[in-house]
Amino acid sequence: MTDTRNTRADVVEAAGRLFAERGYHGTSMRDLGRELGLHGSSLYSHIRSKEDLLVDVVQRAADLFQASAQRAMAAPGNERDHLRALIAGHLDVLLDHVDEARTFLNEARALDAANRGRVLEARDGYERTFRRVLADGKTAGIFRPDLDPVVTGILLLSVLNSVDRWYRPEGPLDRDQLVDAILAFTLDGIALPGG
Amino acid sequence: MTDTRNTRADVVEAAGRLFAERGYHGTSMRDLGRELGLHGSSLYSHIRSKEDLLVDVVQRAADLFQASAQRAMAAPGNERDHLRALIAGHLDVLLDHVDEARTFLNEARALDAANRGRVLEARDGYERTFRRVLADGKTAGIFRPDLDPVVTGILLLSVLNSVDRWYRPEGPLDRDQLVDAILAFTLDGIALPGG
DNA sequence: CCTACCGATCGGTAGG
DNA sequence: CCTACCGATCGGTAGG
Repeated sequence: MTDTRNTRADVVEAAGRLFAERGYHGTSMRDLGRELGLHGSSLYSHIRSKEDLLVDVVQRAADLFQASAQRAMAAPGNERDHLRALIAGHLDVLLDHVDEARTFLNEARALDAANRGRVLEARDGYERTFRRVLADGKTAGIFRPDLDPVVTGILLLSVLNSVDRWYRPEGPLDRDQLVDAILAFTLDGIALPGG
Repeated sequence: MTDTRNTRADVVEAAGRLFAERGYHGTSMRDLGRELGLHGSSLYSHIRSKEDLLVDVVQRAADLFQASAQRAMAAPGNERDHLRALIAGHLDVLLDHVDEARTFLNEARALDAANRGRVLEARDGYERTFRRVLADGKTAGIFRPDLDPVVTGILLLSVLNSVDRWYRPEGPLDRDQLVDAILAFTLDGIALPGG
């Protein structure tokens, strides 16, 4: 029980936790104060508005996802390797920063138009990296020639973005097996080869 | 501009619309009244509480999904056919009843424990139908022998449940092509056959 | 379905 | 970071 004062980072982190759990509109400033052991009104010495907190949480997630994509693409290998690295990196961000990631994915609509626009741009840039790998892998003859990079990118990200809703590290799959399972599903599907 | 009185069904429908758009906690009873052209307090001649509305919306979605799964399984054909029917039926519910479906998928956490439990049970029963088809198709030699029905069911439903976030009927894919694209992705993946 | 409210809670400010 | 508030809004009720 250390009871030093809270920093802005502490406040943002706790906000992420509550926003992810109950949603932005389901979290009051007094809830957040209680989480940190102080009065709701005291939060305003760290921030200017509740929406500021949402912006900070969401921005942090956006940065993490972007950095992950950059690392994945900087690694050596062909498009198949890059795709695996993108998947693994995405799951690392999603599972190691669940609160920020969930808030980024689910609470953007609570932002005002300008900030929401920035989130959508960030998502779009991130999605473009997936699309590029898929398109390049198709050109390189690694992926199917009839593959649609736009649709496929969306389908894959749908799978990835839902993982936090069901995956439990105590369960039968460890993180590597999870990545392999999703990669196998994406690459080979479920039908018998040549069926 | 007909201005007959609203029925309970009208109220539930409008609630679904707003809950899907802004979330349960992002919707006030006065917002909902405005949507229907009456005062927030007047809604209480139709309902007893705001949560009642959420329960109704979510229950309607649960019923639609369950009925869809039953129809899909009652149709003739093998497991591959049943899987296609499950996918097509799911997308019909999701896209023809977006508001109820979205609320069902995203706003369950706003329910109290008992009602949330019922939603989770409904989802679980629905998911079991998918698992059964996958397991039976594996036994029948239609799907891969190494297929994990639990994980695969989750991955497929992740894809399906995200469709309303990106699919636009005015876009390049009509509904049948959408079903085919998702079925192809699920069955065959993106790798070159024999790659 | 409206008018006229209720107590509770909301995000936020002033002043220390 | 606390105390003491602010006006606005919340879900909901009483009585017509």
